[in-house]
Amino acid sequence: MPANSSSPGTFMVRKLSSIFSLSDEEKQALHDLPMQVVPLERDQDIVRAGDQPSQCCLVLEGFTYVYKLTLEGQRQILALHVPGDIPDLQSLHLKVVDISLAPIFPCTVGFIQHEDLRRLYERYPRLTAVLWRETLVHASIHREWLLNNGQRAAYARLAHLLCELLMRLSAVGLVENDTFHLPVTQSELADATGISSVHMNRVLQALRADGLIETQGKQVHVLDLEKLKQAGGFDPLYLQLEDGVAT
Amino acid sequence: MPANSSSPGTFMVRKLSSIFSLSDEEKQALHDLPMQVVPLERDQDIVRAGDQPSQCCLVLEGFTYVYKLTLEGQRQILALHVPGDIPDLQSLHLKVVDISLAPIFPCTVGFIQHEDLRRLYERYPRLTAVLWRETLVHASIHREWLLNNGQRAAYARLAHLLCELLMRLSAVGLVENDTFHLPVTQSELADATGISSVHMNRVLQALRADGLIETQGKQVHVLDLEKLKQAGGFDPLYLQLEDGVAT
DNA sequence: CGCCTAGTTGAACTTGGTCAATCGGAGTGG
DNA sequence: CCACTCCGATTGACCAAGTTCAACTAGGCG
Repeated sequence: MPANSSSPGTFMVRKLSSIFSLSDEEKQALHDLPMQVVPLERDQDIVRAGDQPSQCCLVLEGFTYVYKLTLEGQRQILALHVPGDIPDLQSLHLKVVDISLAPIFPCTVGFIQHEDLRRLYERYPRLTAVLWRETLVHASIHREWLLNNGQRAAYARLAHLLCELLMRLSAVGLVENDTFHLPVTQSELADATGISSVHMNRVLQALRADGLIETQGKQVHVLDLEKLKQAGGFDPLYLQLEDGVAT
Repeated sequence: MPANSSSPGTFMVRKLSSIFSLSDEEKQALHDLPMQVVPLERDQDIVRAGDQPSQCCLVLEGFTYVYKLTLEGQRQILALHVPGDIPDLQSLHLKVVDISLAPIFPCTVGFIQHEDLRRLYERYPRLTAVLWRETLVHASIHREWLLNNGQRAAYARLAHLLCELLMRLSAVGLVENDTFHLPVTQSELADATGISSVHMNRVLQALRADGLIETQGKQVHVLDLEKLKQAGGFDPLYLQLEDGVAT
């Protein structure tokens, strides 16, 4: 690992290099990307639908999510992002973004200029594939969510979502003893799974009653991962993780 | 348009160049891609979940769709593809595909070797962005489907899906007088929108009764596009079409 | 202490699912 | 040409998961 392993880009490099072996030079180039580190406020969209951004957002600490609204104002959360993710990398090639991106407070992100990214992969062509791949994995997660939200009952949907978060947070080293920090509201979980917040509350209680999870404040402790996977019909293939756990 | 405008790749070139102005040389390179043209049989998957393909599939005539199954065997259709689409372009960078790809009979596709695609965009770097962009647009459609299937009632879901198909088929010149050919079963429409086939039948009848559409065999005739868009809360931004209609 | 947000609970209600039977049209073999 | 078969479309009756509305509780913070 390069010398500056505590630079803002650490999670990103860790994540990208875990699935595509990079040379030290390429890793260093990623670390050296100019980045504007910004701690975000509550209720402040990072990107708004209709924007034409000239930069991308890298999650450094905490979570972000992308969402869309129907004309009637119902919110669907389309994806959650963990440290190391670049939620709006697609804006590099799609002029107008059609989604909104918001942080889950507290959250710190790094803004990277599109032109710096383009310079990066023109100089290191293999990094094109790495970044492209990053967008493809997010598309793969979208597909799994379509299956999850379209074909599974509410209980299974939540179980599946929790399995996914456990795996993705493990991959960047943010899980200990099957426990992770998840500072989202029940209403956000509901909008991610396409159920009402009242029902989300009941489903959470059911998962607790069945001994699959335990929550303390915003900590989620998975008590029985095997049962949780089974309940959600979870198969991690779609996450395209190589080994699954960061060192 | 290059001389061989009736080559198998015509729809693809038409589609890709409509959103990213290409030089004649780049268009010609796309036309010249080696391709194995295959008319498909009924009930024959093109790609199966778990495969590690060394080629991509370009839709030439008809439709294809990707789907996933839950462990209980329920099918969710994740995307529909029209001529010019490359449904499994992601396999270029994701080793194991996690989805299955199937044709809607009758259907003809062209298989393009991954190495030929790589050679193409190494020689014409701007085409990297074009292909990357293609995968990003599909991801954008996935997001809209998540919103559609998660937040809208069945009637609106179907209206939205029909609007999308009308726009995408228009973009490749396959719509005349607001009429297009859609050789899918009601059961497939149901699995795409996450409702039961019985209910899909009723929703279709409702759309017909309300005078929004008319069907004759597998032809769909949109009678009132404005009302259909309104019913589905349809906003075409996510399709990232430049002008929307092919010449 | 009071406010505000998120979480929790109960009860009535609705959308859409399930089951089961029937219809209809296209292809097939006699 | 006709009977047979098969698959998809259609219909009706009943059922259940999840929504909606409304009230109430609990925790964090100025």
